Amino acid sequence: MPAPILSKDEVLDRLLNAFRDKGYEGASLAELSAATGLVKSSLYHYFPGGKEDMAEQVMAHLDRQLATNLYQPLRSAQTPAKKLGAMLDTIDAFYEGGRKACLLERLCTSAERARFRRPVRRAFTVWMEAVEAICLEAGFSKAVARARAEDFVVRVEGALVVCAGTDDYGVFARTIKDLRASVLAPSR
Amino acid sequence: MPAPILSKDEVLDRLLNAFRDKGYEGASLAELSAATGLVKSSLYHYFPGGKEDMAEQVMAHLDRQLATNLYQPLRSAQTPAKKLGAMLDTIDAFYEGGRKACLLERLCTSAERARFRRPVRRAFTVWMEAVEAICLEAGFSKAVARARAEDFVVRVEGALVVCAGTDDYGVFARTIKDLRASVLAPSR
DNA sequence: GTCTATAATAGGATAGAC
DNA sequence: GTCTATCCTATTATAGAC
Repeated sequence: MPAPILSKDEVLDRLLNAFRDKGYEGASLAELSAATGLVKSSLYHYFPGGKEDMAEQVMAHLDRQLATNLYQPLRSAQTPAKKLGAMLDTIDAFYEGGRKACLLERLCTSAERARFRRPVRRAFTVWMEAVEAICLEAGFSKAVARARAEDFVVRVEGALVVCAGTDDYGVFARTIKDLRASVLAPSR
Repeated sequence: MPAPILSKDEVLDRLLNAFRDKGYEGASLAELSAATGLVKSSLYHYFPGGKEDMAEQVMAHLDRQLATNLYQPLRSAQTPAKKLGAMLDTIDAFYEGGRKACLLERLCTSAERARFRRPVRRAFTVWMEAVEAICLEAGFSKAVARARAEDFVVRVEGALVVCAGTDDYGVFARTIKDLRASVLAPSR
């Protein structure tokens, strides 16, 4: 019984990266194997349900990461503005300034999207609720907070698509910069 | 020599639809065959270069459609506000209120994105330039017009992703409604 | 827990009849 | 221009040794 080369979390990190780079259908088992350094049958040891199982577990892994790195810091006693700034910093780093894709987008735009509908919808909802909470804390009405949170996520996802489509990563930088200034700005 | 069942344009329309629904990798030749009613080898008559050829020709087909249905009307002597409204109407109809995906997004987020980089980038650029032109006509500076055009496309693409991820097509409706009101609104 | 080997299938593509 | 038939390879998945 050889000892594991990588921890399960490390394997999940690498799979997450591969799915973000290639997309769900685009990432073949051969590529997932190369990404992890494990041959196919070793992957089936961790993921008996095959590729679908991998994507589901990667999605759950991402949820845990976001809970720790993105959402947990928001429970602090910081000002809404600081929390928003921290979230945008984390997002900018996570997407590497628009160079890395979003797993949620990869899964919900795949031909197999039906299989991932629930976890993806839940992740989007949690994200929007976190932004909404910041807006509420800043004193906006429920309706305004909800609208700004939705627009926040829409713009981040859109910027990632337009970056990929134009090879202009300035789009992401400008979007993040604008969000930094506008999300908590007074209503007009 | 049997007569063609469908015109080339009809074939391209159906392939466009299939690629929008399934994505580039997700649309197998079997599905493209079913979508057009042509068996694989008949598709190869129209598209000797196979699936890649299909996507390229579909992209060119879309360019022509957009030139006629989206961009041509903007050359009229209408007010900027009317032109913007017309563009948003066309976009809302084309994406069916967020229910149908964007071919540009499908191609630029595919694992084969490198193959489609130029036409996709060009299509995004043309789109942004059209919005920019409306903003310039409305009296905004070059910098503001450029920024608003970029944000316009970012938000449309983002809304499509978030709709797909949340099954909430209200996201698209709200985004279009907000763009209708905000794109030509005075700077704050 | 990792590997080699192999099976089974689906995907993309081609040849040639009509 | 459309079809049937076929080919080749990649992809997913499994069996079983160590």
